[in-house]
Amino acid sequence: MLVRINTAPRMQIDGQLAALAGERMSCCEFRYRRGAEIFGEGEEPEYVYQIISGAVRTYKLLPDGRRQINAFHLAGDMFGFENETTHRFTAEAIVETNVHLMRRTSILEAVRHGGAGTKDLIKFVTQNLQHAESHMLLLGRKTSLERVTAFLIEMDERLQHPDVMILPMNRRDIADYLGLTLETVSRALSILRDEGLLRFDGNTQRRLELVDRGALAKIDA
Amino acid sequence: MLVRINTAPRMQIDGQLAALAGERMSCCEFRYRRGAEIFGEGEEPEYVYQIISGAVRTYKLLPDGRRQINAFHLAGDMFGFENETTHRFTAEAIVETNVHLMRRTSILEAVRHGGAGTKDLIKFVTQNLQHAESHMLLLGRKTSLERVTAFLIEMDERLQHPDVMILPMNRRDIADYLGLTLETVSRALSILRDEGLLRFDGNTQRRLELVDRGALAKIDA
DNA sequence: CGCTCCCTTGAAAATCCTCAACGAACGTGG
DNA sequence: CCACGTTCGTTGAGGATTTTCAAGGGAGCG
Repeated sequence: MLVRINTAPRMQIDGQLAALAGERMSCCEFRYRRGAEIFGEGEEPEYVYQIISGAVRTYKLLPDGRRQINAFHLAGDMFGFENETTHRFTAEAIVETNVHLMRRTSILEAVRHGGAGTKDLIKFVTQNLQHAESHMLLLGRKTSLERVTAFLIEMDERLQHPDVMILPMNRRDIADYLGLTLETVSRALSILRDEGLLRFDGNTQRRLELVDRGALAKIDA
Repeated sequence: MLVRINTAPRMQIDGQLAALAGERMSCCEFRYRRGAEIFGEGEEPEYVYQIISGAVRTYKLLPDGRRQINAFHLAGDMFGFENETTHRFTAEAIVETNVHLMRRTSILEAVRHGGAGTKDLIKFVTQNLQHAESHMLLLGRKTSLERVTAFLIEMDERLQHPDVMILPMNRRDIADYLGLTLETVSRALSILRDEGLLRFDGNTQRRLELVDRGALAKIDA
């Protein structure tokens, strides 16, 4: 499942990781195929990851298979840091994904010695917490239309307002992120399309164009 | 709203705060009346709090008044730390509450100088994140009965499995924590009572006894 | 004794989910 | 390059869960 494609460190987007490790990190590049598990809930954390290209979902499962996706991670994002001895969720590549990885112990070492990356680490965990807090508001109190709209706005911002937004995840992933079923997600998108707030680009449903960002923002509440 | 009751630091339960501030903290004790706001969303964070006695809810609001409670904080708990320049949610005393407070800047100072409390701070934020992640699973994917059961189990554990659990919060608070309405919470509690998994103690509905913790744990999924 | 807040319960309504069918896109292998 | 199976997305109908609306009773407090 795990294919090493290049052992030489690439320096273009590893600023955050480098800072965390106090510039003395061991850094490799790996590729995961579409659908491949990067680490599983309960496993011992060995690496911290930064996405070079692709997309990753992290999720928790209930015993009967119900799934809640905590977050989507896109190019440039870090994920997988654990303070504890086990991973609290599972991470999978949504599409073919290339990541930088570094040993978790290097980071812990850096923190123990008061490394320069300590503040960045706190900031990283705090940002995750901040995202989780607003997602709790969405999951606990927003309607299906508001949730889907909020998702579109979040993706639009993270992809820096592209003309055409290309979603790496399917409807089921979106549903499990928003606490809905895939049918409800599909219906909400159809409503937004029928009302002229977005357009599907071409004959594929993963490429969409936000026509009226102002109206979308108003729906998001 | 804010009444200073004692300016002398109390040392019994401030271990965590003390560690964070590298033992050189300025620490006061304050009392908040039932319902009093401790800080508001968007305000500039000045203090970090630790509860001596009482209970606190932290929540976010949507423009139309829908409320999502992120967490309940009980005696011994810390809350209110912010890495950013504004509070991300509002904190209110659920009942009359006594807190220790210390200046946020002392903690940031300690971290900047590689203080001994840095690791504790990361741990603190990580624990909050961990709670938020499992709460997202609850809000996104659990039924009303599972949510109420999970709430009871969480409170039972945090109160260290008392014979009679005394809840400081009302049904609306529980509902806003679980992403439900107060009626649904009430109905779920009635079901659990009718099935003999819990008992209401006396003629008040805030005191309840978990009769069959095993059965409750099974419902929680 | 009043009032207010809190909780429960019932009935009706709304939202969302489940089940089902269908068509399109994609990927694989010939 | 095409055929075929698989995955993916949409839409409809019916059903289940939760919410909304409403009423009533009990506890606490001035």
